[in-house]
Amino acid sequence: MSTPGRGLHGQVLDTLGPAITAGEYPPGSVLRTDELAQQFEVSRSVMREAVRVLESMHLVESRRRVGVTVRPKYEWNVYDPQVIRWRLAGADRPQQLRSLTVLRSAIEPVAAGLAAKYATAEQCAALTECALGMVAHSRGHQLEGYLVHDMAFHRVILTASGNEMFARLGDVVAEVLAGRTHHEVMFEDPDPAAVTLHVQVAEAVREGDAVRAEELTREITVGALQELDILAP
Amino acid sequence: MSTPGRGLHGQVLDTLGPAITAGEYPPGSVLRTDELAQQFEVSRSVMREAVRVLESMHLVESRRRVGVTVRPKYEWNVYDPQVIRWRLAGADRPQQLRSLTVLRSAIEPVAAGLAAKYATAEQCAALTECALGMVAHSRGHQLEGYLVHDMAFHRVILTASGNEMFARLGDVVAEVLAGRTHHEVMFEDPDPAAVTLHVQVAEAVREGDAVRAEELTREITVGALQELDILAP
DNA sequence: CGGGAACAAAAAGTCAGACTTATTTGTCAC
DNA sequence: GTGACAAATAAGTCTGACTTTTTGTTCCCG
Repeated sequence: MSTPGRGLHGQVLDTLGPAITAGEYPPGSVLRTDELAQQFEVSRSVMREAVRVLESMHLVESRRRVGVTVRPKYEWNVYDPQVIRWRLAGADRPQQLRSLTVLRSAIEPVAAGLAAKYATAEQCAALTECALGMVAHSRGHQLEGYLVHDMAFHRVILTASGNEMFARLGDVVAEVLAGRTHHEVMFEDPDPAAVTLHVQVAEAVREGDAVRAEELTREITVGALQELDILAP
Repeated sequence: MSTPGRGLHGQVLDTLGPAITAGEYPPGSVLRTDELAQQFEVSRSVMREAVRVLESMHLVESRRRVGVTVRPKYEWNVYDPQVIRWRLAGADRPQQLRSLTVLRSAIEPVAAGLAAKYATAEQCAALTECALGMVAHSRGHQLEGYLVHDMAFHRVILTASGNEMFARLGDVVAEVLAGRTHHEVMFEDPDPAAVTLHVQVAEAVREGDAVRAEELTREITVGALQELDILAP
């Protein structure tokens, strides 16, 4: 996935990024560029480029005479796909999964409502196809096939909303869905009710019924929240 | 604002970043590192660091033998605060403002609902104080004072939601609000109805009424959408 | 005429070393 | 104690030489 080994500095980031996001270096920790360069056995120029990237993610701050200090978590660029991947791959995974699912519950219903208004004929067709694919793979342990169509479904919704910010969450949602299938406890077969909801959302979007599309999608996301025991008591 | 002049590479980014996000270099354009270094009169190492940052924002892609190619907009990390600032400062401002306002309309109501459940006593107090400050500055051309309390209000709501992803949107929302006051056509005094809504949201949060807090905040964001003529016909 | 292998060129990538500059810390005199 | 001055430190910058990957071309053979 993503882009492994795009240069030495990228390989350094593959180690240093996860280490930082996992809290291995607590906030306020001070790193020295030269020392890191020695540890990773790369030249200072390569390490400097890596530090610049971490700096642009607000994971660290580089200051003269003091070094590279790790920033507190609340300053991180938590929407950076790379940061999200690092956190999902490490000890922070549960919290990351929860906050992303809450984010989904806010975004996706609104996106579905907008999709009902602005989706093109092609997008409606793609959506229906995805929903049918989900139905076709909803029984008999075809989890992988189901997942592919589920990811595609949500990606189309987010794209069809016409909002660039929503569209860019397609990868994130896909990663959450994939995580649920691969890492978390996944029931034998998907919940039939959820499958039906997806089909109905596709219908609502096709018919341009924004209110219904939003409401149905909200039911889907509520289901996702319940899976993680994030309830509304 | 932000951090101007954090090194030579930062100064380069201050020019190159806005130029790219403004579409000055169309997608697919190819830049050469050495050429850029000459243009900006910096060493290759500095320019390489700048390119690395742009690459981490998915604004460009650097490949051997071909150069640094500008990526299409739909691949940009549009949640990167730096990218948002660049776009807000350039020709993309209107579209950026619209997409951010739609994003707000999805996020803030949910955040307010969560805030009603999880806000601490201190946060409730801060919220009330902000709302009162808005009331106090709502008449007689005290736009700056009003803005300060408005920004603080929304920041507290997002933080009090307890969701790290929501909290990180505080800066973005603040920038949208500030932009509305400073750049866009701002009415003489704020809409009294909007002021009242903020006071009521503070009440609802204080009383732990999640449904009411969410609904009232939705009214606020609908107002923001209407200001930009983003309607629901 | 077509396809593939060898070759050449181009641009990013890497490294090493010398030098500069800002910032902190410590010291000393007042 | 306070202020200024000096030393130490780590990031920042520049330069030049070298390596590696990718692309495009050329040329030979089927």
